[in-house]
Amino acid sequence: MRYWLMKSEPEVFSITDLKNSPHRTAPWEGVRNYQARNFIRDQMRPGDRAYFYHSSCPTPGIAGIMEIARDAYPDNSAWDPNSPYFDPKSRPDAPRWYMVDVRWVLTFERIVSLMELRRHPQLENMPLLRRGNRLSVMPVSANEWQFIGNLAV
DNA sequence: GCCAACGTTGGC
DNA sequence: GCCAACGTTGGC
Repeated sequence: MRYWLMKSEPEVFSITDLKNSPHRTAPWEGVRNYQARNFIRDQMRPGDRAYFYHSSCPTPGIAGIMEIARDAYPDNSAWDPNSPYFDPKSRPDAPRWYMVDVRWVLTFERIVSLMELRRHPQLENMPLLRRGNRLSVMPVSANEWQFIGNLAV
């Protein structure tokens, strides 16, 4: 089983939105970056766990845990001209972008903030904390996963 | 294949 | 709202 971190702007889609979704499950649509897509398409498997990260908000940080609920499949929002994620270069017969379904597992009692994550040298190799990082889907090592989980308690 | 211009991300 | 950093685009 692999571990991940996935970013979303809570004003667009928050961990509460996920918890309130049918079956507490929703498609993670809108990833439009090749490196992130490759992680999703090539490495994510049902049963993997992911930290749900809230970005572009008053307290950026990790809000809780979700589970990958389905193998990657084409992100059909790319084919919808009315979607903010529309991409005419992706076509049903040649999909460019992929997504997984994610299932809510738990919401932390408090946000484990970006500022707090930065204080721990054990986490300094996380892509999230590197200068100028923009990756919205990234792997988390087992050690990092466990360390962050302990912070959240 | 280079690289300048442009658009986006995302913390602050 | 600002802006640093980075990815993408497209002319050449």
